[in-house]
Amino acid sequence: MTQARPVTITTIAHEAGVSIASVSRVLNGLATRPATERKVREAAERLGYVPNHAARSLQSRRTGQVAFAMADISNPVYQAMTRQIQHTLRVGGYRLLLHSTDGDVKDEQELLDSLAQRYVDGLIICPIRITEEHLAGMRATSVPVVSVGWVGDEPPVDSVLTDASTGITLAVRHLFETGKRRIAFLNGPLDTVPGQERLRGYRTGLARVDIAYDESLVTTRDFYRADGAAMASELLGSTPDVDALVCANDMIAIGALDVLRDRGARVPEEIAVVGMDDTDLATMCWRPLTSVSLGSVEQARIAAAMLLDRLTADRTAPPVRARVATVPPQLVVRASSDPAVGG
Amino acid sequence: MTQARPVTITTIAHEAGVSIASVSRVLNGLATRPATERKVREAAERLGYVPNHAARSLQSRRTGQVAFAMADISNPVYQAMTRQIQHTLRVGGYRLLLHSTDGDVKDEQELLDSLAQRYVDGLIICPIRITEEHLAGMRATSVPVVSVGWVGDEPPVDSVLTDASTGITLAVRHLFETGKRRIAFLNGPLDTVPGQERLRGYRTGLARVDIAYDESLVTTRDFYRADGAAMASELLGSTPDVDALVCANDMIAIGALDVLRDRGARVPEEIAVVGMDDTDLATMCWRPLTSVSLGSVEQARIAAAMLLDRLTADRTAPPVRARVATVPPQLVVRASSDPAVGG
DNA sequence: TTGTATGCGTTATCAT
DNA sequence: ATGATAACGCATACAA
Repeated sequence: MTQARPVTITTIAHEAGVSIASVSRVLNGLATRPATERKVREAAERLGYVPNHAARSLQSRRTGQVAFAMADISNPVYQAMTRQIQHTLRVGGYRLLLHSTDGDVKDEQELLDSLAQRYVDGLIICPIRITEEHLAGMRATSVPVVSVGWVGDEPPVDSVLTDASTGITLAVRHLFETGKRRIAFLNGPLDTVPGQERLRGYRTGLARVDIAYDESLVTTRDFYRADGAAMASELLGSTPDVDALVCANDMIAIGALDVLRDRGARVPEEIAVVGMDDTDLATMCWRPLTSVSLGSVEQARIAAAMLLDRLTADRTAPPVRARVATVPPQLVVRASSDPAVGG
Repeated sequence: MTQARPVTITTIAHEAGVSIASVSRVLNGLATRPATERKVREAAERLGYVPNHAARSLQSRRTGQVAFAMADISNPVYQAMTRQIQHTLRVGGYRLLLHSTDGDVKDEQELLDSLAQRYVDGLIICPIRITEEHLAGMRATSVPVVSVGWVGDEPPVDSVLTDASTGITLAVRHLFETGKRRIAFLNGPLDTVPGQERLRGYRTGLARVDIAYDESLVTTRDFYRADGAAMASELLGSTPDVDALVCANDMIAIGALDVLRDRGARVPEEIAVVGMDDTDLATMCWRPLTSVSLGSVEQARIAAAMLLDRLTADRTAPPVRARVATVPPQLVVRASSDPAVGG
């Protein structure tokens, strides 16, 4: 195992008896005399030539890589999105770089800054908290950025949104129609984008069915399963007459179901549960979970496509303003809210 | 938004009135006169300098990136591993590149080959199918590779293993002790590494408790939930006296539980279910799932650490032979196999 | 069509 | 301590 010198186009040129320019041309499919092409290809094959990625990007100013940043890979929503993004990117010949920020603002900020190093050609980000620096950073990025989720009413970058308000409204109306009146809301942190959006959605939903907003029915913690359990316990203790739990995501809902199962509560007769994101979890858990689909996978698909579009866009063409795409929410009814539904 | 010329060390050198060599030295923390250092830092700050990643790797032959390749991100095992790997790598200052191969041999092969482009400094791979070319490719890689899972008795690369046989033996013994005698096995494809390993484990386990191997109790499909459901239906139809299902992973187990729930089977009294991998799913599903933990997260941690070690190893030091680490399996008993256990 | 020469942005090796 | 200069591997404008 001697430390062999890497094979470069110079090696090939030498071997084939041509110039490095010719080698480069052949390898890039430019016009060349058949004889030359043959010689080069043969030498390249024989030597097992592989282009050097760094050298190529230095010259071409492209890396063939795209980063996806989100709060936490262990959340099934992001997993599904990651999967979809990787799939779409692969078609465009891009590799995927994962970046899990743990919802840390500073980390996201650093990420945006580091983009200037150009180790990726573009970024898809699910912002969890938005600060002014954040927005400034997005406006000033050196590479195209696509945001999945709200980043201001005048988005500085392409973004793909969903209408959480409408989504939760669907859920609330559904619960109302099945006779529920004391509909609680288990939310994530209010200083996060999803947290705010979803609270607004909950209020809108209540208003639509003429139920007054009752502060004692709203509780806030983080987006994890344990938080869902804690919030559910708290609510059941403080407000025993709740008859429905709307949860800001499926993880929270699973946590709530944990508690309900422990207590032997009858779901949905006594208390109904609705999750959000409609992840795979919804069909696996104790009671199949009714969930508000925010079309995350579709959002991911669109985001990746938007980015690919930016990446392949003609650099000389006039710049295109930030675009916004929207994915409609959808309510998927299962047993946790409707006894008539099977699995 | 004019297409500004990027700020390079040349720009800084010019601005600070020093040579590019001095700039580079300051930026890399080498000895410099305080006055020079100050001038350079000031200029760099003012101009918003950011080093160019491609140029840096071209020169340094390092990318600061590591790839993780596995069959499918939507499998919770790989999610947990991904999370752990990213975590460990971050400490070493490396970024994570994800590569989901869908279990395709050709794709994995291409990946190994493409490593020669040096777009990453190393690779962690969970091989699903092993071919001769595969092994050859691993032996000949241009960058360090760590395998999570078996890659031959004379592993060509560092690898971290677990003892699936012992793991499944634990499960079988446990089932035997709770009175089960007709213990079926729901496996993944036999031409995969995990599929083979786990079948062997099942047979070993049976032998340990003196139960004869019965072919009609073994079924094989793929590793997904739908396959688990299909296999469970099949078994219940063909061999109604089964009283336990050992599943080759948690996804299969979930699928099996789907069927049992639909049929109103009493789990575990009538029929017990044991999964494998002990993923988060095990605590979420219909009946909390007893599962054989193969220590995947720990495996991932070790793999990442091993790789970091290779990456930071002294290149001039004598080469170290392939190392093998082993993580012990563990049985986590839950309600799906033991009525005495709560959640 | 082909070869020569230059640049991409860094780091590293020399002198000075 | 600092500056000129040569790599690193590839692509390309230009000359031949």
